[in-house]
Amino acid sequence: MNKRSGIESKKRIIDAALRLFSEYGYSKASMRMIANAAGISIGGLYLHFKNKDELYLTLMKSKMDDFAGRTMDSVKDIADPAEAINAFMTVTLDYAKKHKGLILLQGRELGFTFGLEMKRKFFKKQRGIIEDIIRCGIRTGIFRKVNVRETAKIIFSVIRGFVLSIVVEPNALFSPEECGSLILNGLLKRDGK
Amino acid sequence: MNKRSGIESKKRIIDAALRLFSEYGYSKASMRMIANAAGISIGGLYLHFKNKDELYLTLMKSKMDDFAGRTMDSVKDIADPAEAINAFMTVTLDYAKKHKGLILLQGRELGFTFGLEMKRKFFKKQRGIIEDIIRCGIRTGIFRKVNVRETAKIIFSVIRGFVLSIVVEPNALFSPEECGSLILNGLLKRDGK
Amino acid sequence: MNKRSGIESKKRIIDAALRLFSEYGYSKASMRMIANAAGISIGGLYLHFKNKDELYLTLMKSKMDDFAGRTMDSVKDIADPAEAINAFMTVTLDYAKKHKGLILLQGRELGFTFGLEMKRKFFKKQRGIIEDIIRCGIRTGIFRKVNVRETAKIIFSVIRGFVLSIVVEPNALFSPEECGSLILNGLLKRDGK
Amino acid sequence: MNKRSGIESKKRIIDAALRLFSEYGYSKASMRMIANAAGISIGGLYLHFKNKDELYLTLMKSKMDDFAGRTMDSVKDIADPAEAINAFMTVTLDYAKKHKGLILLQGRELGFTFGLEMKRKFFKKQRGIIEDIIRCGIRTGIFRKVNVRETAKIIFSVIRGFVLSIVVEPNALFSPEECGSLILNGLLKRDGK
DNA sequence: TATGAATGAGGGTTCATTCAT
DNA sequence: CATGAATGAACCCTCATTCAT
Repeated sequence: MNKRSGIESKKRIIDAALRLFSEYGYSKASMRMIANAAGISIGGLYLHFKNKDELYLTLMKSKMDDFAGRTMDSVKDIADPAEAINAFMTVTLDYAKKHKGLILLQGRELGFTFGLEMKRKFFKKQRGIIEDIIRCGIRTGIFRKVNVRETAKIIFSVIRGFVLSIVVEPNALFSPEECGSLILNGLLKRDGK
Repeated sequence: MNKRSGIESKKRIIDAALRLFSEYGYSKASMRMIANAAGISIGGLYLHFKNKDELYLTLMKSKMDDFAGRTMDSVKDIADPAEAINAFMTVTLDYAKKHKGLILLQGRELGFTFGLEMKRKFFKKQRGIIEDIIRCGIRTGIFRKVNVRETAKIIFSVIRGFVLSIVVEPNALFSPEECGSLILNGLLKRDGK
Repeated sequence: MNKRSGIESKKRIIDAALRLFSEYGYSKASMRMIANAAGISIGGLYLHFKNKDELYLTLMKSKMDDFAGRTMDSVKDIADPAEAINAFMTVTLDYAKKHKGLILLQGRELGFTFGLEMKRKFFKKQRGIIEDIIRCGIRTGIFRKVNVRETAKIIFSVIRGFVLSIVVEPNALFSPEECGSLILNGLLKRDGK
Repeated sequence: MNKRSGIESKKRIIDAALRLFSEYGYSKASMRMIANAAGISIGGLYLHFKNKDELYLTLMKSKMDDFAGRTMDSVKDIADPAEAINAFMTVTLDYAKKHKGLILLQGRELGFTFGLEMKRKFFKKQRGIIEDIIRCGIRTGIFRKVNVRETAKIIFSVIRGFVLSIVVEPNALFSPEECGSLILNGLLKRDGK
């Protein structure tokens, strides 16, 4: 087999693994099931990934890289910071909806020590994007003079909650717009509003 | 053995199970490990719980009941809705911090079909508390005239994100007060502020 | 409790054990099941029988003694040896039909080494009854001059086959009379018949 | 491993299983014991048989097919029906003697519901062979005009008794010839004999 | 005498991983 | 590169038996 098909094999395995991991959980999705779903032999699995952990890690890394790329792209050309925040939220939530399995898996294996560092780096990077937007918003006088780091954490956490809600309570969801509006306007009544 | 020690045994098992489930996940925490941690024999475990599923379910139910009671208590005597929202958040986050294991476990087994209904009921109930507070806030003219159900979902989701952040990124946390303030005031700059 | 109820307990246990052993087999009928069926505690079981083997042995012994007594009674007053053979067969088959469970159990645990001697003694004794009848038949000129021991073995074996058929193929049974007739008359055609 | 050794493995397992099942009974012969006796790993057992039941069933089926073939072969070329009956008995008893384990096992698991149908079919088929012989005997005027079905059942049952005797009381056996003679001639004295 | 909670060895079965082909 | 039979540790759970009450 040539290199092309090797890469395709790997992709097929990753797709199958994501599907099965998120449906059954890491432990209950067996290497045999993954191999079958990927249309490859068990031995073949081990030619591409040295063990189950590594398969999981590679899978997470590849999906997180893909996701990070999309969010980055989505905000880089937007000048208005309020709009940028909204765009970040929208792309994140859309991705979460389209890839519930990934979110589920990510939640399911929270306790994993072996992918922890990678995940934290990812979160930090995403939060960094939000920080940049907020800083810009404050500089241009559109946002209140809040603590940038703290506020970014909060917004990221809000998004995290939304994403989690997508897989936990898909029947009790709310509109991202309304969410963004709450974040931007707050709950308290203002004069003349 | 008398009844007292029987109940104590059960409690010890639940504590051990919570600890191990949340550290290793449902699958990787074996009944043997739990038995050892609880200072009981394997057979003894099965005197109290007919199988692993039931142990998990009982554990979740008991902790969720306990938690629901506390949040309920914390808000029932507070008249000011803004204060009540803050109280709800504070007690939730405090509980989450003190019982990270429970949160972790709850996240880890997202994909579980058994126990799902129980969890959804719990979420609904908690969200109901927030709805009541918002309704009160609108009635008394303190909150803007928002959609109650939607807003409750959003706030609950914000809290969910916060709670999740506690176990995912304990080093990147923010203050509940600042979070509450953002929810109440929003991010946008207002006249005279 | 007085002695009377002690004996009744023991009887209840034996009945329950026979029922469960023959339904599920020795291994799959647990001491707990037997205790429950007998309306006694597990500990109580061990007051009457020092372990599972002994319960089985006592059970078999008591049933075999009962059975041996009945066959003995049934033939002792019959003068005609052909009739006596028939009576022996009839009482044996009736007992087998009424106590299929016992037969089943007896068959199921063929391989037991621990009750073997008892069972062999029982078989020998029953065969002895048949031998006596045959000897009488030859002496009185009613039977052909066959080898007594051999013929008794054969007849006993024929009965054994019939008894086994009762539990193995209850739907493919035949009449004891026809069986007796074959034994007495043979299959080959004779002159003038 | 090549296909050859795969089949050999399976055969070794079946032999070991037969040996252990008949010595200890289905329940007490553990998969571990069978694996050891077959010189294979526990996991290996499950490559050939998906569970213990299936191992038992396959074992019974294969042995019964083998046995049925032999009896069929033994009678098909014998013209004289009396001789054919004797041949059927002889081959059956020889097989039983050589494969006591199989008979023992077959007896031991009488109560099994799984496999019951298979066994009944086997018995029916064997009985059918005897029926054919009797019919032939009557047609050619060698046998008395007996009820074919009934008589076949009886003869089969006689053989069943003999076979059982082989494993229950190997020390109290009788000659098949004498048994056949009894069946053919009967016990009662006739004129001029 | 009677109870039943407690024990722990052992049951059937699964599965990540290896390696001869 | 690819296969899949083979391994054996570890899984969940059962059960005969004991013993403090």
